[in-house]
Amino acid sequence: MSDLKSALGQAAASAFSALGLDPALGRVTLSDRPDLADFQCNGALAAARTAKRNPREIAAEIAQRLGGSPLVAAVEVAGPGFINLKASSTALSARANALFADPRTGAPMRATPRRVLIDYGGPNVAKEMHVGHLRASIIGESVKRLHRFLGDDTLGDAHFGDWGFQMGLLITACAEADSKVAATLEALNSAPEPSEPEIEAAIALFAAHIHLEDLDRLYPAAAARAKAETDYRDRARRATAELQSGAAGYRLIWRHFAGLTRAALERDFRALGIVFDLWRGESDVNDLIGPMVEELKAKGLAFEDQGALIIRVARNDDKRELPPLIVVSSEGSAMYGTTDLATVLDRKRLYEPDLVIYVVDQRQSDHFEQVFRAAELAGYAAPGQLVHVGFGTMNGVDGKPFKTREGGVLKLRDLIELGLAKSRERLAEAGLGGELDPEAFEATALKVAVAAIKFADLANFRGTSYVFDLDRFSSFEGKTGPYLLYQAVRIKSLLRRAAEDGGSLGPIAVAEPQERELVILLDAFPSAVEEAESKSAPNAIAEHVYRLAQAFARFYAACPVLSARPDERDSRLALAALTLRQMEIALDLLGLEAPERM
RNA sequence: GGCCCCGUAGCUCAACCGGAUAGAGCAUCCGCCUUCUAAGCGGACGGUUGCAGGUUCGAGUCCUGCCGGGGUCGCCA
Repeated sequence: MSDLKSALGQAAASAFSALGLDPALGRVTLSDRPDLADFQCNGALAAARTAKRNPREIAAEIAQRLGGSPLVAAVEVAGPGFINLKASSTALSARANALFADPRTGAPMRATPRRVLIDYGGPNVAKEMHVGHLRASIIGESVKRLHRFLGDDTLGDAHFGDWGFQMGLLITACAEADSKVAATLEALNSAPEPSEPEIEAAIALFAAHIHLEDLDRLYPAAAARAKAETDYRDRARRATAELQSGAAGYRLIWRHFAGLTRAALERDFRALGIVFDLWRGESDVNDLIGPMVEELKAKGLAFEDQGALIIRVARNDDKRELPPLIVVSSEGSAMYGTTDLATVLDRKRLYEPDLVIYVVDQRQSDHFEQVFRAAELAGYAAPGQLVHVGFGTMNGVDGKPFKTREGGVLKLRDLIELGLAKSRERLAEAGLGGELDPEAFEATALKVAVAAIKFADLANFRGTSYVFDLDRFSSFEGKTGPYLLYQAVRIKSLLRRAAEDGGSLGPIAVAEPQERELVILLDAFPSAVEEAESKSAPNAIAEHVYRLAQAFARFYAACPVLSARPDERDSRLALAALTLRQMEIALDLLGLEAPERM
């Protein structure tokens, strides 16, 4: 099944072909001038140059050939050679009925599915998520859903930051803060082989003494202190090294940290509709690093330079000077890039992905370029198999990364809580407090709040940085998430009433201008999906669903449904049901869900 | 300093391979609830697309230079 735009494009392509011109010129797009036409083709203008002919002349000949198509109600040449097309009502109606019959409402499906792994979110042990994590999480989630929807075999990996110096810091801080914890760690680390009861006792002690709040409190203080005091920093480094070489006590407390944090993180992620298939941690590739480094050395890729082990990744045709990837620092420790390289290897072995997409801050593009090139040199990945999808930063009004008025970071949980409070208030105003039971009320409030937060971000192109404005993230009017949900809810309400009145769905007969506009937008869904996929840009979906919601709102205002005569009513009901289905698919691609009422 | 990204309405952002009159939302102002949810709809106001050149029949989009902002440039992640 082809969308109307493509069908018109094909008709135009064969018209160009018949004139001995490149069929690619027949590309048809939505009209820039909706007052004049539904669609347009600009091919005659481009053709004029190569064919050395008057563009209007070419356009007229194309137009004449297109005029005979049953898809076209009117065709005319305008300006320097634009071909303006008005779709026939029968074509629009037929298209609407075809979309109605299609569970995917026209969306394409990949011919040859691939296995795609999406690396996103990037939460860390003991670091509570703040608004900066929002982009990575929701853009990544949307990119994942998009691939899954297209039929790819998709894996979302949180890529848990559970290893490295930060762990040593935490251990040091916890030991210092609690003498019982310190003693337990000491005893376990020095014991040649701790017994089961000893281990169980330690686990119980950690559980009783170290809570999430302790980590939140201790970690920032420890990090600050390590910067200021070399002695403290060295202690933390020693702890890190001992943990990595397997000290029993450190391993146990580290497990406790990770478990504690992960449970809290998963709660926050779930609230935002984000679910990972994998929680592979940086620790999982720890054992791969040693052999990998040996292999890299044996292959002659890694060699010593200024005391460190490096891989040169610069190329002759590089415009910029790309520094080498440092595999082992001069102090003998593995680096960020080492872990990432080992992760490439790990994923290759476990999942054999055709494509790995890293949804990570744009500022790390050089880092990923280094890692990807090193991975290619080592034979761990083919060119193009690893892709960095970067995103811009969330800035404050000063143009610097966002900070609260107190200078700290805004916790993600606080943002959600803020949105929830506003959402509850608004729902109560609408009188839903009495209609819904408390649980349904809360669930609805969460859907609305999450829609506000996520849409405010996803509506922006991922690559550009933007100014974080709290009001925008908790606004329910205009181009917002709640507006989208609201239109969906109106349709649900309409369909409920219709079911009571015995209305049935379809067939669709397009007549009114608002109906035409709605169907033309419904027809544009495949293009939006393709654009979003090719650019890994969820804002294309966001833009589409917003325009669709607007088109529905206009239709709703202009075209009575339930009070219309039966054939008209059933047509409009089907059109509304179709709109709802496409909206819900698109919302789901963004990670949003419409409630039943709001 | 080298390299990369950005500069669009008062504010926040869009703009499909270079196409017509550069679009939304917010804010401001004016209308619309005896009909399906007004979290809505219609209308008005608002622009030298940072500046200067160039390529082109045609430039927000491509090229050069300049100005302004951000990022990054070997042992943090």
